[in-house]
Amino acid sequence: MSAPGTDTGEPRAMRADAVRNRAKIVEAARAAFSERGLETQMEDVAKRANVGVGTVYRHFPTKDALVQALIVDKMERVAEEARRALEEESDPWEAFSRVLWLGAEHQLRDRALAQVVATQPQSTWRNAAEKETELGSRMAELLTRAQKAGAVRPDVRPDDIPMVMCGLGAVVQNERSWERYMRLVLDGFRADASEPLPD
Amino acid sequence: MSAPGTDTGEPRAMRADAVRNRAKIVEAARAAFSERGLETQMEDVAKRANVGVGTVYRHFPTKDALVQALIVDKMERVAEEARRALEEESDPWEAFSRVLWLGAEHQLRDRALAQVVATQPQSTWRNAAEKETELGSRMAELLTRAQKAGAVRPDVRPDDIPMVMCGLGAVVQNERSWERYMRLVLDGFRADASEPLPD
DNA sequence: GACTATACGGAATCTGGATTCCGCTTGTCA
DNA sequence: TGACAAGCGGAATCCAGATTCCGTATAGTC
Repeated sequence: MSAPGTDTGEPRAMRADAVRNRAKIVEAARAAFSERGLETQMEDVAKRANVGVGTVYRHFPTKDALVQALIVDKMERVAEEARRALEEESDPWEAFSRVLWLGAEHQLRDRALAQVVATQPQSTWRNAAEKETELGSRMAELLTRAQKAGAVRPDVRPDDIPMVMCGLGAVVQNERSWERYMRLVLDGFRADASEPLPD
Repeated sequence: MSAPGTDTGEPRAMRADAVRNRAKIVEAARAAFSERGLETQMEDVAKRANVGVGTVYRHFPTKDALVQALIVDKMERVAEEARRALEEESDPWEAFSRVLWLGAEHQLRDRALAQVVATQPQSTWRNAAEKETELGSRMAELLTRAQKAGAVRPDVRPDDIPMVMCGLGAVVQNERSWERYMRLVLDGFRADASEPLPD
């Protein structure tokens, strides 16, 4: 969540109070959007941060930009978890499924994240999969390993991951038993299916 | 989709033109909401129906009421399909999964339906499950039969159905490969799981 | 301590829709 | 066919929020 001036970039460094405020805003936004989701209003964020709306807007040009920043940040954390699983874990299935469970928990704790993932999984995933964050390829690797180990059916594709997470986004927001959803899907990944998946 | 006056109810029958207009509105709304989803504007509906906005509002007090009416109508059709499957089909698994596939297709063809199911599965399902429409109990019966036949794992519960349909609602709107989602989930239903589902 | 570029606060403004209102039409019924 | 209630059209109104603006405050600099 670096900001112009926070780091040692070229643009003249931000004023100390601006840096402080930006941090307060980000933190307030994180809390507000996690709890209330996208319906959170810019004024809510401002109030939580003890700042005027104008200040929020100086740091983030639009509500969407603010949300995007929060999402990117979250996805980076997930990517980090994926990286860790990739090196630490021994059992391929454990590693693969653990990251998915972690992702689910992120959605559970962050209403806005769930809404965005359920609504625009494509862009969310791409952003996280392409840039520095290698989420896409890491998950693909975890999947491949699990498949090679025979833990996941061979016709599952990397694309299926954002797909089930998208469904989860909707489930998490409405159903008490999102864990059953996860279990069901993960079991679907393992099932020695009667027929291979379509497409 | 009966309306006061359309049937032989007590309230003084609607004027002929009103009946005609209501039909045009419902049809226009069905088309518009199916295509564009909830973002459809009341004016859009009015235009499609060759009617003024005011007329739309005389028939449906709010946008939400209009949407609700369309959804209820859809759910009744699904309930009807469930009823048919319940009596016609021989193979329990076929019957059960067929209705789910049909439900998926409804969501695929009706953007608003998918949005509502993904967003408020509880109320949508309840409405359809309680009232005249016995969707809930019919699906439960189809599920039970499939379980007795050994086609579906015993720890799947009736509640899991709206849950996966909720996830599907999100998937259908964003992912090209919703069929893979369905396959995966249905396979999850059949899987002889390593562990029983939580809860 | 004075000066100025940055930041700040938050009232005022703008917008996209939903919903309302009311003068004008048109069925319906005697 | 005339009276009038039921309906109609669509401009005007409302509203919730996002976004802008500008007078004021303050960190950074000499």
